[in-house]
Amino acid sequence: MTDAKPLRADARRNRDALIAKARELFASGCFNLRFDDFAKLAGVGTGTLYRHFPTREALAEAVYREELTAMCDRARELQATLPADEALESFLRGFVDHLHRHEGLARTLATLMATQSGALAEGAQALGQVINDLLAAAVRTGAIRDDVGAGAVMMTLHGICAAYDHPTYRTDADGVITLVLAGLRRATP
Amino acid sequence: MTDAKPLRADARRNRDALIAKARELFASGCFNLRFDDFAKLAGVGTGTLYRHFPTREALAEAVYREELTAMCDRARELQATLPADEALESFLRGFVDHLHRHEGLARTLATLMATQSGALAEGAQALGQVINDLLAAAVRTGAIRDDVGAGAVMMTLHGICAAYDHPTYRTDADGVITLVLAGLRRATP
DNA sequence: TCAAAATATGGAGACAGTCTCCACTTGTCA
DNA sequence: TGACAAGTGGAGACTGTCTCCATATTTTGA
Repeated sequence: MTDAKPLRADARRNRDALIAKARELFASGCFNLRFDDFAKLAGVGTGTLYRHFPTREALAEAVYREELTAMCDRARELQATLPADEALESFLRGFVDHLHRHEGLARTLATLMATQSGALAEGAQALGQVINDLLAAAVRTGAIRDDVGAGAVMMTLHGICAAYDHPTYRTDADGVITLVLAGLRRATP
Repeated sequence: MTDAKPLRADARRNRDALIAKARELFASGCFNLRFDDFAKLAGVGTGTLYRHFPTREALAEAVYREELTAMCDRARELQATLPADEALESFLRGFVDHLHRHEGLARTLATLMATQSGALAEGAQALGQVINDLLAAAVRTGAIRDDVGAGAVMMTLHGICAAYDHPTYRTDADGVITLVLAGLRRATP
């Protein structure tokens, strides 16, 4: 899982250049560039690009790895400082908010979640883990029901990510979170 | 929208052959066939295939058009015979059940919903319409909240469709529907 | 019934991306 | 500083998509 061999200096430089250029392009909404052209733009050869990132997804994951990590950290922080149900709500609302501002992240997450092929979905798994934890904590306090798993919540988030370019994105995404939260809330008997 | 010109006899024959073969392949889980090879399999030339179906999505939509129509009819039937909230629940549960048995449909719907480019998404729009109607009826009877639109529900369904090949698909999808229904239910004040 | 007009066919080949391969360059280590 | 390991880049093979048009089939209407 963790990088076994430290990269040679020049290799590291190239890798960083690739990620930097990709981040820049993603941020400007440019996602469908020819892979070979992208290599040229980043100032490296095609072979080098492919050696570092065998697929588009691998590149996207590298670009958003940090961002995703930050998101997971935030979840853990919320969990440590708020009551379980508030932490959950706060995280989900913040998630949508963040996605709304970062189309590239939404697009990437949609792809990563769809890719069930283990290795590449590492980032998505990390996200799944923190949601799992948030839910488990809220179940423990009795704030939410225990008969619906994190998988279901992830599925709704997948739907949210996949719709990143719909015109009514924000409203609908907020609606989904509202439904999920209200649906999770334990019905007072 | 509706077919303006009646196809010539041979053209109709070819079109039908293409749809029939595609349906057969989809049913056997074969989705990523080379488009040219597919033409050969159906016994027509590449040009003919492209004339009838300019894209994979166009073909997929044609294949599932009937199935989607049947689904919409079912919704209207439920709406005519059951109380609004039961109709909604019944439709959504049935939707997941159907998807679970027809991976091809799930895959197609996921694509169609993602494609926001008008024309191709016709099938998805029809689905959106019936859900809209089901929700509106339930809102009118006061059974469900009125501050979350059909777009949000569609988003969750998109998530369900997109995850058609996850190992825990069925459980999670059922969970999503549970959340959506419970979330929609008007909280008794 | 048949010729002309309209419509449709098919598959060769142009084209656009992807990805590999390996002779060469650069970095590291003793 | 030399030798070995690690990394590079880009030409070109490869794969799938899609167009084009000479040819074939169907329809029309006289």
